Amino acid sequence: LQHMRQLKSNFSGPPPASMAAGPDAYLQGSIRMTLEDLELWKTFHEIGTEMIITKPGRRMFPHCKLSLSGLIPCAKYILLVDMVPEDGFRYKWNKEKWEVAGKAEPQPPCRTYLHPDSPALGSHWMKQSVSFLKLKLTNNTLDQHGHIILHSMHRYHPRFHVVQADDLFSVRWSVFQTFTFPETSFTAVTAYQNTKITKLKINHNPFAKGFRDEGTNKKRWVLILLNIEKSYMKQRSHPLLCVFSGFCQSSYDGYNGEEGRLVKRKDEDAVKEERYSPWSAERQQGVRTDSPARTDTRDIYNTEQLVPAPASYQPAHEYRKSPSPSSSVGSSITGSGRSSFEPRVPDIATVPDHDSSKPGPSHCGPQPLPGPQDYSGVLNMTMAQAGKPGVIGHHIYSPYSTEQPLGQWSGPGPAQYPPPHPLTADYTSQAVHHGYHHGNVGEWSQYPLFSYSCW
DNA sequence: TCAACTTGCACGTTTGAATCGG
DNA sequence: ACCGATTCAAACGTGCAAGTTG
Repeated sequence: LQHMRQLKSNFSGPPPASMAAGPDAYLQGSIRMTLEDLELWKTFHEIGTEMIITKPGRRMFPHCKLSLSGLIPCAKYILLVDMVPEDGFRYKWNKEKWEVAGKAEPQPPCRTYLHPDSPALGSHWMKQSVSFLKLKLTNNTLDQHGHIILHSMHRYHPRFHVVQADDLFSVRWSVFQTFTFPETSFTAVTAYQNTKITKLKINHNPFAKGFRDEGTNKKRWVLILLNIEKSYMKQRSHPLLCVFSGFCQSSYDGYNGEEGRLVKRKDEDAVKEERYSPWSAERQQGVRTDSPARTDTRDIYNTEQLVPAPASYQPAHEYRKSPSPSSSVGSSITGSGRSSFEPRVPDIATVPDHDSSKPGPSHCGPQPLPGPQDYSGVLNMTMAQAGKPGVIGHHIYSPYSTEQPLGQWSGPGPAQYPPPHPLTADYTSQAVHHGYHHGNVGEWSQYPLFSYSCW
């Protein structure tokens, strides 16, 4: 509150669009972002979160839900999320563990999902948690719906961007800050590999309630009974109940009822016992695989330069000195472990179901701010009009030519991550946060907002 | 041959229109 | 005519399992 008052005192009304461009438009680093449902995320993360990707697009579960503070109540912000590869590897599920299965495939078109409420006042973002429920993941590289395109069997984590901007057109000149949460990293899959993840999803996702052990699923009952019969024929010496619960556990995660509950507990115990187990192979072997489930995962995040800019692993001060992508990238990402990727075309995801009931007019200033604007059309337009200057679209986020190696991002090699962060023990749900300015208007055309994930 | 992927299905939730009663 | 509560069906979101693909 005190912080908010301080902010308010420094701010006497809605800033003009140009103001947002100023590097000192507001107190840098004051924004706080917190991940909600942290315990749930942690539960998944400890087992090794998997997210289904499908052609038509699949929602995430758990979905990203955040709470924000430290925003200027009367200033407008845009919230964006994108997915960043964890590393340069492809994985496979082998004997209850994730293993490296080779080099990552060339990345699909980079997509950034715009929160449907964007742009909205800081007060709007802060008054309630911000949900990215409708964000969808797809493996369809030709996707026309604006879903975020990922590769199966690759690891990603979402990045959240808070941009102070009156509209999408001023994003480029705006201050924005980026946040990540270690717990939200996941492996994109077309079918669940780890049965523990499946069980967790079923138990926590309301849409999957039909697969829970409610005892109402006739189909399962039939199958369970069939299994009982089969098993009983096989092992006549076994008491029926033992056979029964055994099948429940292995085949259908039990059924409802007393036995089912026993089975469920058993599963939960198994989950606890095997925490981090999906990645244990690499740990045991001492092979660096950049697994987020590793105990030092947080260190990776805590030390990562999350500046969404050309030199994403470059110190921030270097940034301001030389914002030109061509001058900074080459030297910033080096190392023997790097892999090269094909150029990646970035793209802002459209918001097909743009919420028309977006935040209302400002309650802060005397002059009413423009009402909610539907930017989905703009985004669609820009996607179609790629090539026309002055419009957010492919050409802006991918202004790379061959002489601008910016488009080449390399996943850090196994040994490239910085040493463990000293605050590891004090790790909390607070996002790793980095802010920086797009203040250099002169170079804006070479300064893509989301170039970090484009290669 | 097999892992990865696709597709159709059953089951559940969500949502919005239609209906009803006060 | 208006408003709120209820009902209902369609749309949508799930994981599963069988089939397909490379």
